[in-house]
Amino acid sequence: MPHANGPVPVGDFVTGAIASITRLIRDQDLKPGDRLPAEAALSEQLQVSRTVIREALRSLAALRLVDLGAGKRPTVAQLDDASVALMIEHGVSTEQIDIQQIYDVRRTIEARTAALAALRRTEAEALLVLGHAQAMERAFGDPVEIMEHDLAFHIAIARASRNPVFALIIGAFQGVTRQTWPIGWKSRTNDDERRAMNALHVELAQAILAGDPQIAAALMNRHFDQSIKALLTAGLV
Amino acid sequence: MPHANGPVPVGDFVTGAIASITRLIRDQDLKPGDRLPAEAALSEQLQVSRTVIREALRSLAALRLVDLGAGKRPTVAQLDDASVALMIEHGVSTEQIDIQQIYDVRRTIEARTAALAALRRTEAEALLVLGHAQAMERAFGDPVEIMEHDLAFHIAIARASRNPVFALIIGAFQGVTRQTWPIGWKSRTNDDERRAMNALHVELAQAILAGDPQIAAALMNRHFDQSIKALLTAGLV
DNA sequence: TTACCAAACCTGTAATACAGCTTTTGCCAA
DNA sequence: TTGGCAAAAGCTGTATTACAGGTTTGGTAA
Repeated sequence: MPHANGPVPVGDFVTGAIASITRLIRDQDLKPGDRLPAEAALSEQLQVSRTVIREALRSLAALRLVDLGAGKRPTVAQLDDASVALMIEHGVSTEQIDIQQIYDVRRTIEARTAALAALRRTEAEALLVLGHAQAMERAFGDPVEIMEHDLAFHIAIARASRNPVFALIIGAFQGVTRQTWPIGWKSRTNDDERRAMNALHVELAQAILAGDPQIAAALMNRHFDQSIKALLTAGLV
Repeated sequence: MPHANGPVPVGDFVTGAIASITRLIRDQDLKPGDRLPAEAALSEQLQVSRTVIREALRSLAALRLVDLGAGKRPTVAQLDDASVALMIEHGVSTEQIDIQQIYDVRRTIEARTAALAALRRTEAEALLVLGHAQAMERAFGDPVEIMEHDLAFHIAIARASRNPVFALIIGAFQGVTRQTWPIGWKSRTNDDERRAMNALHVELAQAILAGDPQIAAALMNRHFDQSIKALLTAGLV
C-alpha cells in the first residue's frame, strides 16, 4: 500500500523511485564512489516495496548512474560509454541510424578532438597516440590488430582533448565501428592505399605531438574523407 | 534454481538476461513497435525467474531499447534522448563534466547541423526554424519564453540536419542548457546585446532558408562564441 | 459486417524466504 | 595500545506466490 497519501508521481512507482533516487544523489551532492542508502532503507523512505526500489536501481545501473554489487550498498558511478554504446547499437540494428550518419558525427567531432588534443595533450598522451599509429604500420599483415590500434588511436585523441563528453561519444561508437571497419579495409584494394592510410595516422599523431591544431584537424578531415569514400565504394552496409 | 546446467554467463543473471534479450531483438530483426515475448515466456526460455526478467527489461527500458506498459507486452522502442539526458545531467551534477565542455560539444556539433540543415531542410523545416527565431524577438520581455524558443530553434535545426545522432545529442543537452541559459542571458547586461543575440538567430534561420551552409555554419559559430563568452563573463557556473 | 462484451492474457506491485557476499564489531594476542 | 582475526550483522541476488488492474482476443448478438 505505497504512497498512502499525497499525489502519486507521474507514471508508475518505478519511475517515481528513479526520480527520487536521482534527486537524492543531486540534493546530497554525492560524488562517484559515495554510497547510497540500502535497498531496505530506500524502500521505507519512499514507501514502496523493495521490488520497486530494485527495479529503479537496476534502471539507474543500466544508465551507469549507480554501481551495484552483491552484498554492497549501491554507489554513485562514473560516466561510462558502455550504455551509450548499447543505445547506438540498438539504433543501428533497428535501422534508426545508418553507418554513414555515424561516420558524419565522428568526422565532425574528431576534427575537433584532434585540434584540441594538439593544444592540450600531455607529452605522454601524444606519445601514446603516436605509438598506436606506429603499431598500425608494424601490424601491416594483420587487419584485426590494425583495427584495434586504430580504435585505440582515436580514443586516445579523444581523451587527450580533455573533454569527457567527446570521449564518451567516440567511445560509444567503437562497437559499431568494430563491425564496419573491415568493410572499409577490404574496399582499399591495393597495399598502397592501405599504407597511405597508416601513414596518415602517423602524420596526424605527429601534428598532435607538434602541437599544431590546424594541421591535426585537416588531417583528421582528410582521414574521414577517405574512410567514408571507402565505405561508400563498398556499398556501405 | 536457475541455470541448472551449463556455464552461467559472465556477471549476474540480470546482465545475462539483458544480453539475451538484446540478442533476441537483433537476431529476430525486430523493429520499433514490434512485440517481445511476455515476461513469463522469457522467464521460461532463459530459465530464470520473472524477477530477473523484469529487472532486465527495466534496464532496457531505462536505455530506451524497449517500452513497457501495464498489461502490454514489451515492445521495441524508438531512439530517445531522455536517457542520454539523464546521463549527462548526472555527469554535470557529479562534476565529471562542466558546462564549458558541453558548450564546446554543442558548438562543434551545431556548426555542422546548421550547415547540413541549410543543405537538406525542407521548406517546412526552414520556416519552423525561422518561426522560433522570430518568436524570440517577439517575446523580448519574457526570458523564459525566449529560452524555450531558443531551445526549440536549435532542436529544429538538428532535426533538419537529417542525422538522428546529432538530434539525439543536442536533445540530451537541453536539460542542462535550460539550467544555464538564464546565466548567459543575465550576463548580457544591456538590451542591445540581447537584441543582437535574437537578431543573430533570425539571420541564421534565413541562411538555412536560403540554403547557404557556409554562412549558416559561420553564424552558428559566432553565436556560440558569444554565448560562451557570456557564460565565462558570468563566472560560468 | 460491425459493435460490444467476456474471457484470457499480461504487467505492476507486494511480501516472504534464503543463499552468499561485504562490512562492521568486538575480542584476543602481541 | 595496536594489529589482526573471527564472528555477527548487514546487504544484495534470486526465487516464489499472490493479486489488482490493464490489454488483447475471440466470439456473440444486433
